[in-house]
Amino acid sequence: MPELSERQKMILMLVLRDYTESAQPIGSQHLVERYHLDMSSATVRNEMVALTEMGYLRQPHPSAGRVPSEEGYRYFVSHLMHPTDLPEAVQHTISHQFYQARPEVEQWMTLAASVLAHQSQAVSMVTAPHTETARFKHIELISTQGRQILIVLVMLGGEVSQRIMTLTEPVTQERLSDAARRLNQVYQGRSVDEIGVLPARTDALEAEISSIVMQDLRRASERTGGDFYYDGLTNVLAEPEFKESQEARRTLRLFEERSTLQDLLTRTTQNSLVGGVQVLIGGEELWQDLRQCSIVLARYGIPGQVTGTLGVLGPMRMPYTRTIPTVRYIAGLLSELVNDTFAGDQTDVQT
Amino acid sequence: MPELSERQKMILMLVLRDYTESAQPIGSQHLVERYHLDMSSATVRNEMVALTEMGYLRQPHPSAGRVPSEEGYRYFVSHLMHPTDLPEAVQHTISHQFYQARPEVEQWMTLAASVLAHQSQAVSMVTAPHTETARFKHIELISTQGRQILIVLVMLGGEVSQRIMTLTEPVTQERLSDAARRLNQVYQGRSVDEIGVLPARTDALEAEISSIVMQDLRRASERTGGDFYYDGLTNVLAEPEFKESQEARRTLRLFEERSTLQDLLTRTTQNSLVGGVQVLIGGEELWQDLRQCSIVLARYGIPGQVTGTLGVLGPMRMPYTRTIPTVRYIAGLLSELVNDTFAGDQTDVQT
DNA sequence: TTTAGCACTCTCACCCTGCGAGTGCTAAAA
DNA sequence: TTTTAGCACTCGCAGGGTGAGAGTGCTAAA
Repeated sequence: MPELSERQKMILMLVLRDYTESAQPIGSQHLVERYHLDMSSATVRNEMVALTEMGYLRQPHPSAGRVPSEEGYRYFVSHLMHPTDLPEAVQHTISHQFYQARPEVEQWMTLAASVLAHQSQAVSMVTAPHTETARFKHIELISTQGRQILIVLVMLGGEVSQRIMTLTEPVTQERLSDAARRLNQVYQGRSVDEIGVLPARTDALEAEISSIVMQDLRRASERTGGDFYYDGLTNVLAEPEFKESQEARRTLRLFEERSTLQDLLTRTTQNSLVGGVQVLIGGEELWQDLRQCSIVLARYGIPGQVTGTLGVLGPMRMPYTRTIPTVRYIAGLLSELVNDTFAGDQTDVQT
Repeated sequence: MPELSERQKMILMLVLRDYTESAQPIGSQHLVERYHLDMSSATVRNEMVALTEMGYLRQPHPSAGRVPSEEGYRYFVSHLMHPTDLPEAVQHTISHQFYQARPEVEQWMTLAASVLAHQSQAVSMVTAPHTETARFKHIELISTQGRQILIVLVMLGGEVSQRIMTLTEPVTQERLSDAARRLNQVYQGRSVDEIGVLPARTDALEAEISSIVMQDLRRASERTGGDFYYDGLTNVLAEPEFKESQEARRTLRLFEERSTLQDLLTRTTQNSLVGGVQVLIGGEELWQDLRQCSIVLARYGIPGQVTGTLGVLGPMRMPYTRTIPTVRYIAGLLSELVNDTFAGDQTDVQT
């Protein structure tokens, strides 16, 4: 990668800054006037030519101003931006909202999505915390009607899965409670793999339920994070790059399908540390539908045990200097909450 | 309301039909040619003048063709459209999808939303079934860490609420199980009101939990329907009336806020029968944000006990002849599912 | 190496115009 | 009395031309 002179860095930063505000191509004269630069527009032009040749700037058409390229944004994020903290006032506003929310995971997720969307003026995405390898904590079997029973499975870490199941023949609630009691005893604290090596249940009912339990545990371990929350779709629709409804629909579809998005979240965060913030610019040539967008992601929770992901999707032209600290801060808050709630768990599990 | 001649009705229907297809104002000559009408365009024009004066048609500007007015749509839906069933082939496709879905309420809801959106090419909305007056079925108390406990409350009908609670002092799992057992015995099958008249719990822990239980029961009884599912936002964004992103954003915001939408669903369906389909055209002067849209709604479930709502939101110019049977059919399917799952409940509750 | 000057390019907003579609009215025909 | 043919009129819209504005690249001088 070619080295940039200090002056080139400055010009690149100014173009970035102005373009994130105005969404208009930036001209040389404009920069000189606005920032009272100590040089003429011609000099700036020459530097711009250099930056364009190096791939950090683009010209939408041969006589317009310059626009940052994807590479330009990447250079900015990784070399020019110094990490800052969110202003204290904002931190307080946010943390205050969290501490007065009802203490339910679902509430936190909704709130996180809402706050993040509002602060970043973009689409926020949050996945609920989930345990990396799900472990059995408690099962509850409830008869609803004849052959239908409700299975509530609570996992270590507090995840709950509930499902309805149709048995081959009706059973009484007593019979169910009995089965539940036995399963609770035997499966206590175990993971799918550990349950797999136990001798199979001899009782038909218990065997049937046991297979459901294993299925649910497996599913809970696999998925990126149980539920997926998002907010702020309208924010990003307001941006000028989405005034062509074609582009807007492509992005919206991502949120309707979710599979692409889930995949993206899993893949980019699976190796990342809790606390670090990742920035994906322009879909990184990988996700065609995100060519116009950038994503700022962070992982939260207790590494290796209970983690989740949160992030922001917005136009490539987003105020990274603001968005990145915001994502980092909220990730920190969620980590704290997860810690407070689940930290005790692993002590009773350690085998 | 003025009477329409048979010929006027026919012309109104033809305008409706063509406009739902083309989204273009319909001219008199166009109609005569396309449907080989046994009259001249001048005659059609005269009738159109009459229909315009009665308020069933509008002219977007003085020399364009005619467009149906809100009143026009209402007349069509209530007088001109004969109720039809969904083609058998479509019915099979749909029911097949339901019967091979996993037997979980959440799966059904997601599926219903997806099928409905796909069939109607509009936005679908589904609320999960919920009991009209929530009743206690079972409580489970699980200690996670020191003073934090997880409360899982199962209600009759299968609704589950889970929340985390911080106690004033740590307690053991045995103590919790003990409390849960007693509460299960005393509260079995009771509603909030019935619990309210029981003597208060003397034990501090039980009292604390009891108040949470009542809170949850109350909340479950109040809200329209627990979870709210939707799908197909991109469908409606594709319609020409939303190519102006302004209009599109207004509609999108409805789905982000949800409160307006919840309100709308509650208000319009609270007095309606299960099985009936309601049609709201142009927001009925009440909901400004829906001026351009129509909503087709139906209730499903077991009247007076476990019900939910589902519907479709689309441009006013929607194919009602197709949408209404679709909504009716899927509502029927969901009713069946609810019946199969929960029908047994009331028998053990009857006081 | 920087700067001033200049010719050139490209977009965009604006206006004008002609075409096509559709109407309303009137007078004649059924 | 109802229907129809004919005609003048209105309006939106697409297409083309134009001029202003912004910005560039190049060259020659500082």
